[in-house]
Formats: sequence, C-alpha cells, structure tokens
Amino acid sequence: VAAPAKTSAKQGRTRRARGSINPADIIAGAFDYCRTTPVEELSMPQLAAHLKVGVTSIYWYFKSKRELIDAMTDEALVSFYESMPPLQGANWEEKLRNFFASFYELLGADELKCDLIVRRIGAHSEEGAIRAWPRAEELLETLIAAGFSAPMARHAFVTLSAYTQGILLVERTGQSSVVMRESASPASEEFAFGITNIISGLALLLPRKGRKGAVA
Amino acid sequence: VAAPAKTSAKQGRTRRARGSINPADIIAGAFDYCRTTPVEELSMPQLAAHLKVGVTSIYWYFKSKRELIDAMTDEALVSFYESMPPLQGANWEEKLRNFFASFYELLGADELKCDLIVRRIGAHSEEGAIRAWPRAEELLETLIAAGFSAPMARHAFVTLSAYTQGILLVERTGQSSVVMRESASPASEEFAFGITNIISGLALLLPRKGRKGAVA
DNA sequence: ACCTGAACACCGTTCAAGT
DNA sequence: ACCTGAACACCGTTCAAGT
Repeated sequence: VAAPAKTSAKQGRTRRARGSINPADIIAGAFDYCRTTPVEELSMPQLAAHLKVGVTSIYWYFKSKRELIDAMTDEALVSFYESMPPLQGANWEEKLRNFFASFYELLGADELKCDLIVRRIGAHSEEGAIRAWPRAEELLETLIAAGFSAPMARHAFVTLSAYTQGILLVERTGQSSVVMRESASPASEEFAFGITNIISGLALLLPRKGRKGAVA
Repeated sequence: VAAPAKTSAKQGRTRRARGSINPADIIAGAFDYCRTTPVEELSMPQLAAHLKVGVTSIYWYFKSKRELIDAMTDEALVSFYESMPPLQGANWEEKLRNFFASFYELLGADELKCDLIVRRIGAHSEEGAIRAWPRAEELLETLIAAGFSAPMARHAFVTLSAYTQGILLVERTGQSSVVMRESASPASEEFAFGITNIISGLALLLPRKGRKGAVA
C-alpha cells in the first residue's frame, strides 16, 4: 500500500522547553489572535499555531475551548474593572452619568471585550469573576447616601447597567435601524439621551429636594 | 487492500420525491430541532437527519448554515411581531408600558427567539426584516400625538427597547447577580422598575401637564 | 511534569452523480 | 429540477508516547 514516505517536514517547529508556556501566555496569545479573528471563530489548532505550540499543549492548561474562553472572559472583566476610572462628579447624578459613560465607552471601543462581557460568547458560570466590583459598590453607597434605599439603589444600578448593555448590543449587532431609517443621531448622543432620562426618573424617587437643579 | 465490503446499509432511508422538501419545511424543522439543542450547537448533518433528508438537500435551498439561521431569525421576527398584541392603554404611558411588557414576556418565554432576535446568533444583515414593524410605528405616533417631537419619540423608543433587550440579555446569561448577591426581587419586578422609571423620566420632557396624575 | 503528533469522531461545504 | 452519498478540509478533543 506504499507507506506515505514520511514527508512530515511540515514546518519543523522545534520542541519547546518544559516551562515555556503557561496559562497567562495562552490567554494573552488568544487575545492577540482575536485582534484578527472574532472569538466565535477562534480555533484551537489556529491558536496553537499562533502561539507556536502543539495544540495538545493548550489542553494541558485548559480542559476545553469553553474553559479557555471563560478564562478570557474573566481576564476581560478584570481589565475592564481596572480601566474604569474612579467615581467622579459633584453629585450622585453626575457620578452615575460618568460611571456609565465610561462603561459605554470602554466596551464600545473594544469589540472583543464587548463580545466576551456583554454578549457572553462563552456564556458560563453563574458567577465566576462577576461580583466583587468595588467601583459598583462605591456607586451604590453614593446612592444610599443621597437618600435611596438599598433595594432602590440596586434597582437603579441594574436599570442603568441593562440599558447600557442593551445599547452596546444593539449597536454591536447593527439593529439600530429599527425605527431610525433616516436622520438618527450619532450613537453616543443616543446613549446619552437614555442615561439622562433614567437619571431624571430616579431623581423623582428621592423623598425631597433634587426636583429642581442640584447644580450648586 | 480488501474493498470495504460495501456495508452501506446504515439506515436505508428511501430517496425522497422531487417536491418533498422546501425552505419552509426546513426552517420549521430547524425550529423543531432547536427545541432540543441550542441554536449555537445546530449542526447541518443532524438537522438533515431530523428532517430525514440528505445534508446536501438543505444546501439546495440555503447557501450556507449562516443563511439558514438568518432565515430562522427573519421567521422569528415575523412571528414575534405577529404575537405582539395591539396597543392598549388609556394614555401614552400605559401604552408604552404594555408594549414593552409584551416585548419582555414574549421573548423572555422563548429562549430560541431571544437568542435569534436579541443575542443575534447569526448576527447578520444591516436590515433584513427588521424595519416595517407597524406596531412600533403606531407607538411612535401615539407619542407624537402626546406632544413629543418625532426625534424625541424615536429616542424614547430606542431607550426602552435597548433597556428591555439589555434586561433579557442579562437574565439570559445569568449575570443578574452582579450587585444582587442576597435578596433581589423577581425578574419581572426588576424589569418593571426600569420601565416605570424610564417612562416617568419621559413624562418630564413633555411641555406642560402630565406632571401629576394623568389617570382620568 | 510538561510538550507533542497522530488519530477519532465530528463539522460545514462541495462535487459529481443519480432520477 | 431536485435529491443524494462520498469526499475534502477543517474542527475539538484524546491517546499514547516522547523528554
């Protein structure tokens, strides 16, 4: 049957040393690889080639592709949290507005992070690295200090967060043309409208003051 | 080399007649198949088996898996639009609330439709079957009749739509535990809070009246 | 302990027929 | 015109080594 002559050759990548790869390198390489290819198209063999390792080596550190993408999501979350600037603003309204403006800008500018965090490509664990977001905690405290009850403050956060993610999703999937055939304002203006609107709705829930201008 | 004895047999599905499948059947079969398997895991060979056709037959009607899923999305949109009840409510606030409550309930109750329409699994065309949603048009007219400018009415729609989709997304991917470790209200209550809040924010934009109760 | 190619069962898609 | 199995290049994952 004529043995296939062993024309292996291929590329002759040399065998790598024992400690030459680790999870962090793989994840970093995966992020780098995804600057070219959308996550949903990431392939283990191609990632291995990009990293210059055998495919099987990746499986030494990650049980499955799913687990690798989960790890990427965790990494994306950490980097997202870290890049969120400290709370700024003269009052709770401004702090809220600035917080979600940063949220929107950060994820809007990074398709990969947006896919991982908002669209949840790997759609995994109930929790993982989600909670423990000190900045959000701080924001809730601000709201409570302003007079909101704790459950109210949580509702406010969830509303704004869902809205922001919804806008990111709608832009990301290009369905923004639902009711906007002609004119239509630029994305960030559209986003700002909703945030302003939600915040002014929240102000109405406060026991007293805040009705007029809390400007100074 | 001992020819493989032609143990074809397999299942002996009989060849189907000429007109025995059509796009509608395939899409219907795909929806049926997805009652068992998430869309993201749909496989052409498995769908073909489910439909009792050769895989290649599907390719006669759909150029690719992507095109098939796009067609499913169109179908999901049409069925979604059709299942939206007519506008109801004594005033624009109630109409808005009821519209988005139906939006939320309809997609929240159907994982597949939610994946196709909100998460956009096939993430395709700029438009497709998106526009031409008479019910939304009607809603915009209601808002305009209530005193909103046309761009304002559009903004309101986009805000509420993004929020609703964001909530669906957040629930669907189970990240609702962001800031909600303990207590946390049921999903629909959470949703209602945001809608109420957005609507009361919108009321503030109206030139006069609507400040107090527009109840009767 | 860590890195590896070959192999397995599958996938999306195309080809070259069959009717 | 429509339906089909076999075949192709790929994928995710595992096995059985190599060092």
